Amino acid sequence: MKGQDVILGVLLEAPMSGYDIKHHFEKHFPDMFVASFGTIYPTLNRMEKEGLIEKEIILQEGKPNKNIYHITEMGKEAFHAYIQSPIEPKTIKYDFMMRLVFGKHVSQQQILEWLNQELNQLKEDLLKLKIQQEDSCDCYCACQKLALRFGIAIQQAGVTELENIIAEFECSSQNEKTF
Amino acid sequence: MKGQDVILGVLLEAPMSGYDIKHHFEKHFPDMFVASFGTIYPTLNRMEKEGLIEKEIILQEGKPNKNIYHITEMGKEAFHAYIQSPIEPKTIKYDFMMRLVFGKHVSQQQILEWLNQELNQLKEDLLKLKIQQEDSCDCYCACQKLALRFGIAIQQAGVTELENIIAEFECSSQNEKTF
DNA sequence: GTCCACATGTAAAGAGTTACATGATTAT
DNA sequence: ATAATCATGTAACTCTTTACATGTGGAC
Repeated sequence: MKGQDVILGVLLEAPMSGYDIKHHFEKHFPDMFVASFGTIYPTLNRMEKEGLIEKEIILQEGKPNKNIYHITEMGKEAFHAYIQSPIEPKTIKYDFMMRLVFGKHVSQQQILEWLNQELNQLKEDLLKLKIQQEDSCDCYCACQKLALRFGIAIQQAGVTELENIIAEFECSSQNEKTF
Repeated sequence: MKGQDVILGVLLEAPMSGYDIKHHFEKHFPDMFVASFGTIYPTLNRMEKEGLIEKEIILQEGKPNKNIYHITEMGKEAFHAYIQSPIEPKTIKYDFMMRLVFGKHVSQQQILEWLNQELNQLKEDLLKLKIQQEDSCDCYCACQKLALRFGIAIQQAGVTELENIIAEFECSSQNEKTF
């Protein structure tokens, strides 16, 4: 799953500019894929040269012009090649977990701070997903609702477990100093 | 969190070769960080040039020689700079979830296949973590056990939710064809 | 008066992957 | 015979990030 595949997937829904695409990513699947403008714009230009998409320039006043991209037949074929290829294993880079692995090199204070920080982050993300779920009544297909539900279940489990861990941690560090 | 940081973290435990380091990664934190030999060897060479680690060549018969790397004082400082820097947000690339988002473009058959595939993968990973947890009595510090426990909770939630989703999916596709 | 939203793009650098090359030993 | 384990390394490539450049209009 590369930038190109996801871009084709969203252009299949509606023609869009690079700017729109980034906001679409952030709104609809912030947890599955991230891309910066530095990735999106060059990718769009390459895809246009290759004939996967077509540019339509919208002249605007007071704002820069917009390049609206439409998917072509070739683009649709490229998307179907992706969607029918074997699923790629997920890759995670989870600095918080790595810190726990190396936890013996820092103070208990530091670890507690990390735990609370991560808990806040997880709670925030969970809230966003739940809001998305409530707003999604009609515009999402059944499959997208499944994805959301799956994501929420995982996130919720993370929050619950972290809360337990923090409670125990605070308890044990009051009694014995050698956690 | 780059390759260098994790390498320094494991060399802090014990001197090791590039080959050992990769196996250490795979055994102890397969879900948090992945690195290929193509990353590890060039990184080790660069780190040696920079004085973060020192090479000790072990001559072997019947096998290629081993380069055992030891962490230096400079390396320890570099590690502490990492461990005290702000935690980086986790990044995920989760093709399976993306496929669900684009699910309307494929058959129900295909989706069910994806769901079952992912369930098997999650179950397998969960089993590995549980085995690791049982084997970990002494060699892991309290923090590492927390990391493991946290990972297991998340993984377990994924398995449970996917099982529910699959059960519902099979039910609904028997009755109405328009999932 | 300062920051954010709109809108696109380039250049340089960083990080990592895949595939190749080498070669002995051990297990099936 | 054939594959896996041990062990290191390079080269080419891909992907992505960060930082810069440009410029208007509206909100606080």
